[in-house]
Amino acid sequence: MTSAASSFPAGLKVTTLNVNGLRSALRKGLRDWVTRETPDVLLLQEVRADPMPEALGDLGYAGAWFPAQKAGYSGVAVLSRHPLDDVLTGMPHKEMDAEGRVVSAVVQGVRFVSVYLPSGSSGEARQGFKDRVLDDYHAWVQSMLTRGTPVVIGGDYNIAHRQVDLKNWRSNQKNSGFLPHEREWMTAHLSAGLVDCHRDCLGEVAEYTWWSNRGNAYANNVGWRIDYLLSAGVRVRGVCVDRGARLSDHAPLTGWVERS
Amino acid sequence: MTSAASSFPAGLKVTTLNVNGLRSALRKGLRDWVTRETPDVLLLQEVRADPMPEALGDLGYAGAWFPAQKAGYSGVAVLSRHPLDDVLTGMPHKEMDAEGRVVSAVVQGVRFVSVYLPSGSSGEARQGFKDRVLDDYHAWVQSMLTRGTPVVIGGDYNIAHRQVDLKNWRSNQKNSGFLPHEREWMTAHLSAGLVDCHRDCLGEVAEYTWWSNRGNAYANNVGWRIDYLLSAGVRVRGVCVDRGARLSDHAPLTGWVERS
DNA sequence: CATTCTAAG
DNA sequence: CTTAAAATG
Repeated sequence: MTSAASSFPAGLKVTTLNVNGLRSALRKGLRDWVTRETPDVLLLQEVRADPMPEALGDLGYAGAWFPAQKAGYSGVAVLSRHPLDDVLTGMPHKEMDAEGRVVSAVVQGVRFVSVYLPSGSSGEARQGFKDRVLDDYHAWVQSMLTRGTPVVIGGDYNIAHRQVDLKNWRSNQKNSGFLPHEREWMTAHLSAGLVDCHRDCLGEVAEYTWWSNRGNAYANNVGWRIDYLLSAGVRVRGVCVDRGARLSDHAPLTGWVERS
Repeated sequence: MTSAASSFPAGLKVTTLNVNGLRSALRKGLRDWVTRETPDVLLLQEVRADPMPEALGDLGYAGAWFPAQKAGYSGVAVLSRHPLDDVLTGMPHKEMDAEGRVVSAVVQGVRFVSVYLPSGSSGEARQGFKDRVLDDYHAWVQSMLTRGTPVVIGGDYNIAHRQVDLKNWRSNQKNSGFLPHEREWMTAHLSAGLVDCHRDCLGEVAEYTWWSNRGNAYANNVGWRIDYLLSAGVRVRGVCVDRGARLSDHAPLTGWVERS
């Protein structure tokens, strides 16, 4: 008896990962990881390189790449082992798109979005940019959801939603990434009809997706859950954070998208 | 029978080395090399760091450092296991000194000069600067020689003097570092009373002190002799190029300064 | 603290 | 090709 289309884990395996430099992640073993895990769809953020179709091309991945205008900065991609349709580069939004922060494509009837929301940690100007972007991004996602195509968003939101989502919530209440208005925005964002798949699968567990490079954050598991798989119109099951991968300062976040 | 003060190799052991970043050379084993070779005087070029008295301080070296104004660029030093007197930072010459290219000090009655003459290989502007500097530097050395103190100059001149001093002299006749007027300048420079100690000791041998990082220059020994020990008023013997050291793209050049 | 880019060689 | 710094996270 083979596993039926409706039974877990059948469906599309999707991974989101902030690579913090695709070349760096390749040096650290991304190809081996992909060979072993073989996600159907790979949503990458902080590619920090021009399109590199050769990076995983021989492993069967084609992709939609959206680099920033500025070399070596930001950049996102959707890679897939199945055909990509209806590629959308950008939101569109002038500033977001200059920084290569959103790209999406339809794979087997599901729109996969790779998004890298700005960090506000380098100062007031970037926090202001982040805040402005959040509203426009939310509106754009909302409008996308009204179209009826199932959506899976994978990306680095640079926001931890709840206290359980970062080790030191108390001392970070005034730091970018856990500001009250950012957390409220996240709540509102999900209210538009998006499921936080990690929370949905695992509940209120202290599991992180990013650890600072400074100090011994990783060793001490002083992390933040700022990377998300979000879904609308389709269920994502078996969500799992590969904490041991060490392909960048973020962990890959994987789930199985139920075939519709 | 012990070796008398007048017999080789008695005297001060001096090494000149373009470190191409002192921190880099330390990573590549400079401390071990110095511990093994224990030169009395160490003339460094392209230090590319602010003074680092701690680098070799515990091995007994005190130093005179002359960094460039621009961080991470150029910079020279005279380090010594014996007391340094009469330290001279700069030539003086406004542009040369802004780039930290000459420093000297007297050790046991001999003035040791560490010099890093400009490279002209990055373009017309820098070749022009190099050409202007050569004349002023030569005049400065000449005036120093008239004072009577024995002088040993160690440094990267960025000039190969004769055909034997680089692997591909024919194809480099129009390249900076082997231009006819640079070679003529070198001849005139030596005519002021300086001995090219390597030539003096070893004759017309094809031995190089620098290999480009590009291609397989080192493996194929496609090199240039552009680092010199020059002496006036004192004999330097036992000159030797440590081709195997691999502390930078230059080899250390060592000799013994006869005690006067 | 780690990445990529730049300037310089 | 390599270094160090700068910008960015």
